[in-house]
Amino acid sequence: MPHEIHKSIARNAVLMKALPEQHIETLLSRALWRHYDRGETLFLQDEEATAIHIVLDGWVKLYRVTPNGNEAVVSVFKRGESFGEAVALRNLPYPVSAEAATGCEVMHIPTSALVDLIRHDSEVGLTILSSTFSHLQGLVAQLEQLKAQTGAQRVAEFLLGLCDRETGPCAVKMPYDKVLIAGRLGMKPESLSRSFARLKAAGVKIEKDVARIADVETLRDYVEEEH
Amino acid sequence: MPHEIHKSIARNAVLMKALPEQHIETLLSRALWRHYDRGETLFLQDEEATAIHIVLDGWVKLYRVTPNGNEAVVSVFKRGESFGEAVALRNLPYPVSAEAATGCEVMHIPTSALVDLIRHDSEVGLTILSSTFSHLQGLVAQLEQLKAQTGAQRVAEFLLGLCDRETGPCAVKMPYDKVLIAGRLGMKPESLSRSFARLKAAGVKIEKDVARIADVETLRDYVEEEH
DNA sequence: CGAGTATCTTGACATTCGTCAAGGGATAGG
DNA sequence: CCTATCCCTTGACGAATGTCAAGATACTCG
Repeated sequence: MPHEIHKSIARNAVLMKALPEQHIETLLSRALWRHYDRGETLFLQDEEATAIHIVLDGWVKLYRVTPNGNEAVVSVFKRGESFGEAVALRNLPYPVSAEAATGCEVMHIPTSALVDLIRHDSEVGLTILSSTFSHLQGLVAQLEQLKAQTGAQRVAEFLLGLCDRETGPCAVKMPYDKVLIAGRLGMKPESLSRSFARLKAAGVKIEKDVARIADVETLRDYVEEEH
Repeated sequence: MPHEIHKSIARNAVLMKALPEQHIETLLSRALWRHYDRGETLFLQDEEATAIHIVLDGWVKLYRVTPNGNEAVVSVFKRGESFGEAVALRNLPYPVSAEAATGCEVMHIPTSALVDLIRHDSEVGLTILSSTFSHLQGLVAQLEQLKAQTGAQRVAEFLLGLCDRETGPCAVKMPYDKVLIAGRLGMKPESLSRSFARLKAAGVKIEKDVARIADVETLRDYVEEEH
């Protein structure tokens, strides 16, 4: 198992990047690694948090089951992203459930390891605060998107977020499950399908789980357009 | 000016409640008080944060101006609630703008006062983390509401949140500006009007800026119902 | 290779919400 | 007391989305 690769991914996560080498080693030495198959549950809503989580590979989705039985995807975490910091630290129950959206590798850092560290270095607390704050801003952005943009525009922005190029053509790989993407974007799978159909006009072609973008800038213009 | 009342409100804010008396005094001694008229701006998006804010009276709205020029109300803070903790602490620019939704009294605690305190007591950092986390959960709840409930249901939940009783009839006073409420609930004033009209069937009567709820439990059932 | 299942797409229809426009009621100022 | 203005309400219409249903495509297991 390529633990070294995973370690270097973990080192670059927001949670760790700002910490001194010595602290990183401490955390890594107390961390747990685990593979999750697609669909497997990491934790359930209202469970008590005992660790924070860093995604090393694959996608993890955070969701809530609404009283009506619908599933609302709150966010999706990809390689190098961490979640659960604030809850773990306060020994609170998780406000959401977490599930592997694809097969994935996840590192777990026990709460106790963090608490010990914070007692020695207040900078760690600030780092956690910072990552919590990023999540908060991400949610604000989502809220805004949901209110102010059409479905097709949200899809376009989602694709642009997966792009690794600034201009010209680009092909992005999506997670296998389109229900997941639809949920993340606040719509039903049918609407996602229709949005993709509309994006053809903006130069987007869907082939299985790969989206081919003819020109990134054209698509960006589409997002900015009104209606 | 009844500073004593305001002080006791500030003491009970999430930010302070958990702190030892001595620290509270320190913060209060360095705090600024100010009155804002309705419509006045507290700060603008992208401004650098130099203080955190506690609402002592009235309502403050946090909003973003979207690229299209629309205003999206992110959240509304009422008496006893605080905001801006995480930004102030990290010396980041505000991600949202803040404006007095009604005439209001606000206390400002300079960042430096907080930073000094955190250096002496790591518990302060945890407290701030906790309040940041509450905001985060509030946003998750909003996101969920927006995706899974109809306009009328969102309005009903908003009214229930203003209720001080658990059962029976209840009258709640709303802010004067219905545009604000509509924004907070992610809809246009016209839709808010229609939602109110629908809620008549659930025993809600609107009289100017007071909503009379015939039976709180009936309204709560309405929220739980599908469609 | 073939059948069965799951997932994605497409269509028709009902509902909801935004937009535009007109009307009604309250308040302030003359 | 009257009038002008502002805000809220109501109606009509169109666009977007959810729902239901059917068909298409891909994947799995025998």
